Amino acid sequence: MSAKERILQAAAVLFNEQGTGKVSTNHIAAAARMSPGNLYYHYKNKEEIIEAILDRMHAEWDPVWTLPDEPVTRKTLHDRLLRNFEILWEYRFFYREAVALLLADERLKRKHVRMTESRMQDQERFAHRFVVDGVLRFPEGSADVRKLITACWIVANNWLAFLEMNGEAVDARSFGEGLELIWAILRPYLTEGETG
Amino acid sequence: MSAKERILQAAAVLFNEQGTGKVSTNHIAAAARMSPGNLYYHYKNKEEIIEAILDRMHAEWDPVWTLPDEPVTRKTLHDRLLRNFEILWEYRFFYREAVALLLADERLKRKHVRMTESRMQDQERFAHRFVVDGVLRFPEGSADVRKLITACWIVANNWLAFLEMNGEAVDARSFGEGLELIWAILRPYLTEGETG
DNA sequence: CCACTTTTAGAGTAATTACTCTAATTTAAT
DNA sequence: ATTAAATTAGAGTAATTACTCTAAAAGTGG
Repeated sequence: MSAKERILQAAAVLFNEQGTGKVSTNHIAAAARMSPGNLYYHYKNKEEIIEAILDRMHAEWDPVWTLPDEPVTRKTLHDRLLRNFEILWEYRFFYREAVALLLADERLKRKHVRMTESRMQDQERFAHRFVVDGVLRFPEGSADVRKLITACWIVANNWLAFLEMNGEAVDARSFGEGLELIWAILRPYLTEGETG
Repeated sequence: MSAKERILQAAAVLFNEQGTGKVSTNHIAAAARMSPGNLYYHYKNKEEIIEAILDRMHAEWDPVWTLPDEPVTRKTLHDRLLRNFEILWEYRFFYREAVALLLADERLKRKHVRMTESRMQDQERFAHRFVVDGVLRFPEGSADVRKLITACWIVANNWLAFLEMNGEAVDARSFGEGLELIWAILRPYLTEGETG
């Protein structure tokens, strides 16, 4: 594994465990088994490390919200949401402290805003596809679709933090429970043809 | 205003503006126009200051989720949720970084878990009351009520952070928009008698 | 006015932090 | 093998941090 790689890996693990505030570049260097000098040779500061980690997170996200060729089903949504939770867990430090991190780094903030916008668009396309393929049905001209998507987005992004905050252990089962929250929101709009 | 008071006030403002990580006790003392020594005379460390601020937040919350004597209506829920958003905004630094803060302070975490539990119970009583008073109707034996409440809780607690993260200005109108997200989730369960 | 307690200022400190610098070592190319 | 470039170690630093200490000032009760 390359040095750059080791840095990102070590940093992500430490950030997830302790939060970005408690983890110094010296800690990261130690965990990646290299000197601070070397760490700074590869990344010019802590912000740059965080940005690089965020880039990876978004790279992992890309395939999650691209539309498949074949028709979508409930299972499609289920699988994508599950994968979504896995990624959120892998990089959980980020959404835990997102506002503070973005507040401290204007450049990161602009990047994140761009990424979120395009991801919301993907999701709207996704939702539309579910209507076309007969999985979801919304009342005529309902202005709520966007709101429902936003609500689902917020729930999905903060479910794991919610568990952590309330001292609950997080494991594979937790992802399923998060999914059920999304289903609970969408239940009234599911067509009756299929099951769970 | 007492010294203790000034400290909490100044700290909350700075925390909201810059995040807890960027704000040192020396900054807080300066903002409260006193010496660091004096600050430490009143609070033995930074954690204690955060805890004291959190105590206030929860004190402000108490009346929001107590049941009124008269029958509840949609307006009741509307008003309570609005007040809820006001409080969340006043202490927005906390939910922004909650997981990290609670990770770093076990004592604070236990306190927060207790507070959340009792608040969730309040809200379930609230929901039940809305059914009794004919504002909401859930399908027979639906296991989803708890999930819907959890979803609403997560949306309510993270809506303002969502706005901040995405670079949107936050003002009185934002609270209304957050409310609409909650309504969008609950819409299918609203009885048809009343409007708005 | 006096004794006492509470509150305050402000200088000081040990630890930590992000980051720099220099020099050594490894790698790659010819 | 020689050279140049990329990578690394590790000592060092200036700034900041949370927090302590001492002593002065400001109440307070009798």
